[in-house]
Amino acid sequence: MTDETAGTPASPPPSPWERERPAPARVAPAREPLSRERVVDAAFTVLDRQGLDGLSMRQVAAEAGVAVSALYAHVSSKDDLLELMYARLFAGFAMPVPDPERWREQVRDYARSWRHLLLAHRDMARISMAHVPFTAELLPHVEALLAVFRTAGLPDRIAAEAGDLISTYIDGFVLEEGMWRDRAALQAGDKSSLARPDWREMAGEMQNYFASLPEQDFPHLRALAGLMVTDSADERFDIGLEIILRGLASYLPSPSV
Amino acid sequence: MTDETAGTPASPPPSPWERERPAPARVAPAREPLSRERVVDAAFTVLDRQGLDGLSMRQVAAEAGVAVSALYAHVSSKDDLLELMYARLFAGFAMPVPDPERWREQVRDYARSWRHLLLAHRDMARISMAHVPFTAELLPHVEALLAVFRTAGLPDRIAAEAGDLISTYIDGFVLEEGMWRDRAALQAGDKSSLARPDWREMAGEMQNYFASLPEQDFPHLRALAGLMVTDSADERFDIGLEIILRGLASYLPSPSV
DNA sequence: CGTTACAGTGAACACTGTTCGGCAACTGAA
DNA sequence: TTCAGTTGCCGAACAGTGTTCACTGTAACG
Repeated sequence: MTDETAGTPASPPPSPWERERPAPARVAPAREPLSRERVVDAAFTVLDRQGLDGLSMRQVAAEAGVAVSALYAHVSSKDDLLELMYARLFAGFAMPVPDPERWREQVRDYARSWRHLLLAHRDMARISMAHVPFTAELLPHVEALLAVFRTAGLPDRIAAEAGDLISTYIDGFVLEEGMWRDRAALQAGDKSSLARPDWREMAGEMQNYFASLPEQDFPHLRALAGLMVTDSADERFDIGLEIILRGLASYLPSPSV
Repeated sequence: MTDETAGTPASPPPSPWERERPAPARVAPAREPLSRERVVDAAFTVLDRQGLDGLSMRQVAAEAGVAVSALYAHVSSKDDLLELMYARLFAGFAMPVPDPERWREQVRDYARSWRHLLLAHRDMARISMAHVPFTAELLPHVEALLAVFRTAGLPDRIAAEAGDLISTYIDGFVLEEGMWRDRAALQAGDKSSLARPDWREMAGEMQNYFASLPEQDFPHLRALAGLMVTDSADERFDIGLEIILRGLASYLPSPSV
């Protein structure tokens, strides 16, 4: 993400289905009262330590040094908490000002930044996947992406799908990344007390497995074993992204492969 | 999916991380003993009735007319059960014999069939998303897709990513579809006792919401409101798919837009 | 001092996945 | 026919989940 950014626009009115949250405390704080922010902070700490499956309200409460029921004064449910975590990811994620000449790089930058944001917290892609990005805080981002596509000259129908397509790709890719990592960690934890997930080892094991398949039934899988499972996820991510970008570019009036 | 199909090839040796399941009963059944098949059947019934969140081992047991603990004789965990459900979806899903002339239609057919399979059971996309498709039963499918891409003439690196890219797209798209449907159902259930999820109504509501956004901050979102939320998911699915296909085609030696 | 307001508590409820000791019915052998 | 032995299933239990609610203590105000 470069610095050619527009600040987040004024927030729109809430979506029709927006969840109503308990109103924030009205009086001056006694000491350091529990706030929505602090609950979300604690939730992120627990998430990074124990993963999404270990993220229970009890753990969050313990992390915040508070009773479970206290959480429900600032958050209406666990679902709501997850939504707040999802929304926070977007905070400070500035969107590009559309530049028709550089739309591909802008989309690439956007996608890469978003991926790294997802990678910054364990299991974050799973949380992201579970949310339609049409809540009020996120609409500016959808708008900005649309702006990039439309000013680039894409037909409306294509532009309307492009955002969804790319978001889905990013979320899905990072989700899968996380699953591989989890499996590697699990396997490493099994066979040795060294819990360090040895990624390369797992990749090698997978390649060996592919190479061991019967040549007759799986010629292509065998041939591409080295490419299917690689330790360079960055590269794979860029390739998939490039495929999508090329597809989008094919809809531009002037053919600029 | 047309009839130009190859039967499922011989099943490969199990992946390194394959879960070991309890061996099936060895003696002749007394009456109509509980089988792995019947457990999965019951699970699908519960899934369609109550959704993934309502799919508990207790419910499955009740549906099968059996105690909870009996399930664990045929399935090693709930995760294992979900994996079996996922694998069953692929059963009877025949793969195309690669035809370089028709690779686009073949991929299109494949994608559409897979989407409809996912739509056939509630929340199935969520289950699908949670699994890497590299378990032994599914490798033939990966191989078949790879075959289509490679015989079409795509470079290896591109072919290796293409399968993942398309799977991710399908799963993600259907997942989102399901989320909208759930929301529509929830909203309809809220405002009227008629639990029938009125899809068009929700789409209209969304469009109104987009149209109500301030013109200054959300010009593009307003302009494309009609295209972003449409009741014809089929059309949207095909558009996204076409974008990907065009991107892939751009890597072919002979430019055949 | 008394009153009110309220953030935070702890116990409870109805669930969840999973395990384990035991029971009943069937098998094959004596 | 009787006696193991095995197998399929059951009930109860354990530790955990999200959520609610009557309750406390403390702080500020009149």
